[in-house]
Amino acid sequence: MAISQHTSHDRPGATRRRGPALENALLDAAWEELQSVGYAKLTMERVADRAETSRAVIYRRWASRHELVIAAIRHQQPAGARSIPDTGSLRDDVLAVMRQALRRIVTIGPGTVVGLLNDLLGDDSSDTIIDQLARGGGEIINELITRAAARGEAREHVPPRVARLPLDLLRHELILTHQPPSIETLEEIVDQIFLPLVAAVAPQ
Amino acid sequence: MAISQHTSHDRPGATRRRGPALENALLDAAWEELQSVGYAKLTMERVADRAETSRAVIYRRWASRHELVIAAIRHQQPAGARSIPDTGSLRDDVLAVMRQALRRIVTIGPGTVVGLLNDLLGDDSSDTIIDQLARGGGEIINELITRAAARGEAREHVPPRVARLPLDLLRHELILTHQPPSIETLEEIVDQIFLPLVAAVAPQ
DNA sequence: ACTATAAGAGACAGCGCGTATCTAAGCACG
DNA sequence: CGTGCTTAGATACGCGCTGTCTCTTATAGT
Repeated sequence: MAISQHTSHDRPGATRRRGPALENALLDAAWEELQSVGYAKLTMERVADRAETSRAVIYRRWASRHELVIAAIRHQQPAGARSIPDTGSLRDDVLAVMRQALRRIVTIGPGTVVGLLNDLLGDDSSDTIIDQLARGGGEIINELITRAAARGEAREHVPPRVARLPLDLLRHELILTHQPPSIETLEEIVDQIFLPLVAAVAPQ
Repeated sequence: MAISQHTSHDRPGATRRRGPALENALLDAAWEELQSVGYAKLTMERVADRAETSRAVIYRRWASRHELVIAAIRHQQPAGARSIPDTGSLRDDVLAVMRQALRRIVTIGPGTVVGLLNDLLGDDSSDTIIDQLARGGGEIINELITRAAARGEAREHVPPRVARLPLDLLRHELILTHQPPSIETLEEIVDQIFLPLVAAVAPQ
């Protein structure tokens, strides 16, 4: 009498999804899991359930948890859209970049970022997203500095380590607290640390 | 005919260890596991095997993996011995503190430090060791700065964020690379970033 | 309409956790 | 010296998660 084999996952008026449609559903489900329970507690099972399918379907596409998660992040936040601010003031430019990075991290979720960094830097492959989260943005700051230098607002030559400083410190704050730093913290970093280091040397 | 129940763990001339002796053996075993496979791959099973006992014995003493690991670290590196260097030069003092912190981290193992930070900052309790690894040392740097200020080598008032900078950056380097930074890196941090920020202001 | 593809259910083995139960060894105390 | 309390050590259990595999059957392409 052949009772239908699939019961639990049956969506009400279910037609079976395929290809891109299914893939999107999975990536969305993964993203929602990230938002609701975070990277550490995200499991394939939960993602599959949320997408109303089964784990096998996920494994056909991504080999592991972090690959899925990275794909989900990429899916939700397409790569581009890295605007370089130009306010005419180095301080405001740098703050804008930091706020942008911060916003990005907050939407992904600090715990997720830290978890991914911890998982991926540990053993294996370098991934674009990880590189971006871990090191990205230095070039943008460099661009801001050269423009500021042209205005006489900053020194000509700034060591790369100094250029990386704002985002490095932002990241450090984030990793240690698992909380997004406040705007005031960003301003402290810029005013107490970054600007003094790149300021044009006063004529002695 | 009652064959002896315990076989696999039987050490050759085995008397059964108890209390402190057993505890030490467990902590040593945990420490050795940390050294050989690292925090991420350390399991209770492996530790128990290495100590030639069973997991139950571990759980009677520590509730979880990270408690065991923290106890093992504490056991291997007793708390004290935080010497404050005094070389007469702020640069050398700060470098000495950084080298000391670095050495500590290297013996524990960068991966272990990062893993613990990730596990513990995630959810719950603050632990002394974690606090030390995560934030410790700021006061020492402050002490160095006041002495340097007395020599006219540094400004009087340095924001806490600046004082924290050397160890924050050391930590950041470590977390992102899972490798101990080179001495050159430490020097860059001090020469390009820290010293310029605390240097006595040139008379304008 | 036929066929290749892949969705979805589910079972499986593996590993690690944390708990519980049992036997017997070592200690302390009489 | 014997007795009894504590606890080491073996082992089994249930749980949750991973990643693989099998089998049926819906769907898309021709």
